[in-house]
Amino acid sequence: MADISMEKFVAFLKNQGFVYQGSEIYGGLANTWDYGPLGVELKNNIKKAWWQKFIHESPYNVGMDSAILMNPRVWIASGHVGGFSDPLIDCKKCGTRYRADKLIEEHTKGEITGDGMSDEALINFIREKEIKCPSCGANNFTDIRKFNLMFKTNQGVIEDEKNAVYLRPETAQGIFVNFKNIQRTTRKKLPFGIGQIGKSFRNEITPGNFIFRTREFEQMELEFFCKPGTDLEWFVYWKQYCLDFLDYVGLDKNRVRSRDHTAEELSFYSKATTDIEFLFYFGWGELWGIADRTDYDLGVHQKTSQENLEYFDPETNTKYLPYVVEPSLGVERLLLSVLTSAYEEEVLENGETREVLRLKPFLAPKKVAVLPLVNKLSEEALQVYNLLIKEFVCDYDTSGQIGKRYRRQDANGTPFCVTVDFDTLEDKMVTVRERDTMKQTRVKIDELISYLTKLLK
RNA sequence: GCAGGUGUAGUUCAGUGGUAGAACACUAGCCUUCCAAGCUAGUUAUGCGGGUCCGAUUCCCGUCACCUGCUCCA
Repeated sequence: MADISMEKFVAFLKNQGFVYQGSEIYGGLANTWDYGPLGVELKNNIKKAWWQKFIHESPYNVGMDSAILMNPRVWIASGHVGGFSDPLIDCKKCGTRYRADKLIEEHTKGEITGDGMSDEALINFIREKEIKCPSCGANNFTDIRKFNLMFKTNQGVIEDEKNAVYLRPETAQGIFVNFKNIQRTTRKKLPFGIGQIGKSFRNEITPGNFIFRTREFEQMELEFFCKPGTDLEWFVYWKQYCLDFLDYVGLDKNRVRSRDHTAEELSFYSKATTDIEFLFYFGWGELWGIADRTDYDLGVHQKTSQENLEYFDPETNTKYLPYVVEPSLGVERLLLSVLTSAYEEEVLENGETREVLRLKPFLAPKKVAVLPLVNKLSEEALQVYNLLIKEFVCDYDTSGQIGKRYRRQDANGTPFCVTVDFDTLEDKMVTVRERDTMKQTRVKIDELISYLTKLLK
């Protein structure tokens, strides 16, 4: 396990072409990140792996792709429009920021929660009762300012409250509002799940920690619908399925832990929640949230939309709202976890160190690099490259000595290098060099594709 | 958003109120060279805007970005 600083790791990823700061030539834009040639390949491979395991290989699940812009009533129903904004105030003296309702709750030792109070009532209460700033003791607060975590924009060319729409803060709601459509058209019986990969947007008060928390991010969410009463069984099932997946993509086991939420931590609608956390270079952070959401989501949509969302159970001839188990994972967080786990500064026998990304071959941005031993062999090497490029994501590099080019590929995570040397001209064989073991094998060019295919499995 | 810190080549760092320097990296060429270390040549930087000054990368102000902490995290 490499123990390096976040800064050094970020610099490494930039240098290799994985992640750049967004809009860099304009001085950047806070917390936006762009994925370079290697980053986009890795990201796509990660999404492909999730889709493979959670949609294609699961007998229960189907996929979908819903619109980012949705009817604003969706967000009223889900509670995002109302409850997503927190009433925040700042102490004018020392500048510390508090949530007004939490301040009241603390002051009254929980007797008054502040939950149902209007903003005005909250600040008046604080001023009348002369609640003091816990940090400096002054009673001199700003008015309440709301931070709605949803990005707002306008549909149509005229800016008007009436045509305000929101960028979705999660992909889950797109699944819930399509539950009926999908159940009917797939004729799926419970239990079954619907998965989606897509961008979400949250105007976070405090983004940060590199790509860990950004305002624009991509989620891989599964909403698994089941009969009430079987939800906890499925909760356990999917939790294990998620842990197995993390092992499959190569996360360092020592950096993964799962943490069950305590009763106090649980959201009001959730029966059980587990966070799978990862030890990033900045500390432990949530990677995957698995929640038993009961029938809360379908319930609020049924109530708000006035559409009956009940499932007819042909086995019992009864109708009911299914319960939902939701494993929700961030693409960028998983990407960062995968890279963190794969990165190693290996000390070789001769005392040199090499930077190597031990990515699983199916995740590696490039599978094979073709390298002529010396420049004079480039014609022969290009023929090999043109042969392989139809089958694998390939790179071709002639610049610098062969050892340097191996190291470059190591740092890119490329699992295999194919080297063309002077013997190749005679025996039509090339050297296949493996990243992890640095083992070298002579292989006939005719058999190269099948040999590499076998290694990549 | 608040407080503190930091901004000089792709990266890591020097340095100066008077034309900015290195290492590594990168590019081209040479070399029958299998694990980054040869030779020759070359490209590239003071985040942005304003002020003081004859002159600012250096001092001051603002801004933007990053880091740490607070806060937040459906």
